[in-house]
Amino acid sequence: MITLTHAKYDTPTEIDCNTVACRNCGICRLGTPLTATHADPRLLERIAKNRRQIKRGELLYGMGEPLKALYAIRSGSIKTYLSTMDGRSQITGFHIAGDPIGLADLTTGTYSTEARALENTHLCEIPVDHLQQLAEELPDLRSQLTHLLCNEILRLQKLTLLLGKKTAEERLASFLLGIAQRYHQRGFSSHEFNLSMSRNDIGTYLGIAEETVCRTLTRFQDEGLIDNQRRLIRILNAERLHTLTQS
Amino acid sequence: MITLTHAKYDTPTEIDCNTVACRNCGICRLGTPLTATHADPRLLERIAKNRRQIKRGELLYGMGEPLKALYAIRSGSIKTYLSTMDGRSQITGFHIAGDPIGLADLTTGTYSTEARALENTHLCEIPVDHLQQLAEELPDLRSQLTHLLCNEILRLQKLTLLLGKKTAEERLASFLLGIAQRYHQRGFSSHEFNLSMSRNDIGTYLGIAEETVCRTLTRFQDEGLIDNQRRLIRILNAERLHTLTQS
DNA sequence: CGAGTGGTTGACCACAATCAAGACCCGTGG
DNA sequence: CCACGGGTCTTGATTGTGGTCAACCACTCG
Repeated sequence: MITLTHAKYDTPTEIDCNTVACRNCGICRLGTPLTATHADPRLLERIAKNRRQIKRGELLYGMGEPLKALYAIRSGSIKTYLSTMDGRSQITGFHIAGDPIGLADLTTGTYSTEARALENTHLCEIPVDHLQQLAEELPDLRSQLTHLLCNEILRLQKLTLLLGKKTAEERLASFLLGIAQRYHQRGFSSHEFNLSMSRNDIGTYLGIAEETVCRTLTRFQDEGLIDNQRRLIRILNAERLHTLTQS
Repeated sequence: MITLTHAKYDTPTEIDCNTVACRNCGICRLGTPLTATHADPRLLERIAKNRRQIKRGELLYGMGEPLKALYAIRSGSIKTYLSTMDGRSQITGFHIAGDPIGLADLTTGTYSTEARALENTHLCEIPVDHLQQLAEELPDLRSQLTHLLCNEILRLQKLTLLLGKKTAEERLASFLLGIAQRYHQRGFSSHEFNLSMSRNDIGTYLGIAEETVCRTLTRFQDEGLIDNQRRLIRILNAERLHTLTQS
């Protein structure tokens, strides 16, 4: 059992890879089909023996680096992002406990994004050759990998709709409900949570300026949709937020 | 051998599934590893026996429909798009000869986008159960599928950077060079081509208005970067266009 | 030849970006 | 314990890119 209560902003999560909670963990999302088929549980350990721990703000990997391992987040959170030549960047995803990172780079052998920790974060390191070897042996693991890849495509498709066609208000509403839903899936409260990312990060993800994020959140608060205590967000009217998303 | 010269705007492509040209075809991009491993060539036919033909503007499938088949484009082109509740839509991809469509929906069993023909289009229909069954048997087919899924993720990641951070000028420059590159990969000219999509479609893909597309293209022409004869585009200065993309 | 679609250009406007300043919170050290 | 400093968040004023509305043009097809 590991427990993280480092900085005030760290999301307080406890992950125990031997309990039910681990169904939410990336490792276990890979591993679930294994146990379902009564495969040797030690196969799990073959996938992800190494643990790794990085501090808030630290780089997990850089764009263009050769792909040595994939990662699954045990606790904490990671942002992945791309940049233009002159330094503007676009966050392509926020990843929390239970998410795998780097899957999409499996076949090119090079990280296509930068990955940086939003808070102190525990990871499982998954050597790519181990994973591929094991995938050859286990049909259920293969289909789980395919499923994760497909879901990532669907997520990015929705993100392009948001970035291409939605107003700042719609983007923020979508963002808040999306976060709420993901926390909910992992067994946390869906109406009250701590954001691990800054306003700047939110803007960089939603394709709007930091100031627009602030203004819109304040407006949501004025209209009684949310309670906005800096990074502590309480959703007061999910229904009306949902109509605001326009999707 | 099939030849399409229907309307003036149809891209003049000839696809023969028994020739070298077919390496560019979606079917063959799936099939290539099969022949590489000397598997029975008739397996190919098991994947995609049925042909289908749809007219310009016709719907191939709608969002939310149950996934019956995937498609690979033999000739012509298809746009896939999502929409907001109030009808704004975002094109997530233009697909030309050689591209597979619907792969990402394999594991959910429902089409996540609408797909519509930009011109008269020939397709191969790939029943999902056949494909999955065959993938179980053939490791090389599996890795090809994984590769296609990964590439789609990388493509969408770049699209989010474009939509989230780039100016209209940068978007158009990226778009033109992207098209050029894809035609080039398929053995067509990379500096002169017919667009199969309208200005409106381009805007709906790039997250800008139709009028902005026009204005920007005219400016590119005034600056000697391209020759803009409605849908016939000639790239005159790829180098400077590339610096404009900022990526 | 005329109708209709798609493309272009112009005028005006709005949403959000930018620039700027100040508030708040936190960790740190005296 | 308080004072300080830096990062983050918030709010205000101004600007600008690109959206919207509208008219016109060009090409195609019936």
